[in-house]
Amino acid sequence: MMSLDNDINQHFQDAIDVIEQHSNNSFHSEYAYYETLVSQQQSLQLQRQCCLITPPSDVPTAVYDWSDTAQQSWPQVIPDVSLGHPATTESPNFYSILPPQRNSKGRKKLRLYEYLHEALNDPNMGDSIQWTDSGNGTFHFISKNKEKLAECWGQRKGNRKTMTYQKMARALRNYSRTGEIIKVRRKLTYQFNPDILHRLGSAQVSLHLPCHTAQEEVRAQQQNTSDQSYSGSAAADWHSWYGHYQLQEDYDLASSFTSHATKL
DNA sequence: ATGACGGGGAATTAGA
DNA sequence: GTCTAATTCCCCGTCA
Repeated sequence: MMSLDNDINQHFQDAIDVIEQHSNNSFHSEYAYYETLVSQQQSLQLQRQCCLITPPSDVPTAVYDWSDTAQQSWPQVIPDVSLGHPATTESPNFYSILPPQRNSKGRKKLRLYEYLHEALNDPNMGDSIQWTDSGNGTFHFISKNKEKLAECWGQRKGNRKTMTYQKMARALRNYSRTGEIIKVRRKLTYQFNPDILHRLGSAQVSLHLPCHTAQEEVRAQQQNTSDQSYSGSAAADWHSWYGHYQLQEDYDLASSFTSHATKL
C-alpha cells in the first residue's frame, strides 16, 4: 500500500511539473484539481482497462499515466457538467482530468453522454465514434466498432453483463426524452443538446481536436439541412432545432432547455 | 427474405 | 424507502 501511494504521489508530482512547464496557459483551478486528486488518492486502484481516455497529444504520456487513473472511480476524471466549470471550456488540454462534479452526498455517476463526449475527443476511439460536426454536436458511431465502444462503456460502468450497442442505443433513446441527446435521421448518428455540448466544452475541444475530414464537413452541412439539425448559437436556435419533434411535451421540454440556457 | 438499425414498453438494478 | 439513470429483455417497424 505504501508503494502504491508512493507511485501515485510520483504521478502527481510529475503532472504538476508538466503543468508548471505549460504555465504559459492560464489553466483554471489546476491547483484545486490536484488538491482534489490528492484528497482522493486513497481510492485509486491501479489496474488497466481496455478503453481509456488517452492524454491530449501535446501532453507527454509518460508524465501522467491515464491508464492508472482510469480505474479510480471514473467520475473523478470526468468534466464537471452541471457546474459549467471554466476549465472545461478554456483548457481543453485538461478537459479529461477535471475535478469531479459532486453533490452533497459524494461522487456523481458517470453519465453515458459524458462518456461519449470523452470518447469523441479521444483520438484512440476514433475508430468507434467520431464527430460528424463537432460544431453542432452531431456525432456518429462507426458501424464496424460500435460494439467495441459499447463494451468499453459497459466495462467502465462495471456492468454485470456485456454492454452491446443495442442496449447503449436504448439508453441514448432515453436521452431524447430529456433532450440531452437526440437521434438524427441518419444512420448511427446522434446529436448533443447544444446546452449540454456547451457545458461539456466541446466548442473548445473541436478547435483543437478536429476529428472530421473536410469531406465529412460538407456532408454534415448537407445533413444539417435535410435533418433540420441544430446549427448556430446554442440557446437561440434550440426551438427551431427541436422543431421536428411533433409531440407537444417534447417541445415543452425544449422550451425548458431554452429558458434554462438563457439563465446561464 | 435477411440483417442492420431504430424505436419503445416494461421490469430490474444500482447509486445517491 | 425514494428517485433517477441506466441496464436488460423483448418485440416490432423500417430500410437497403
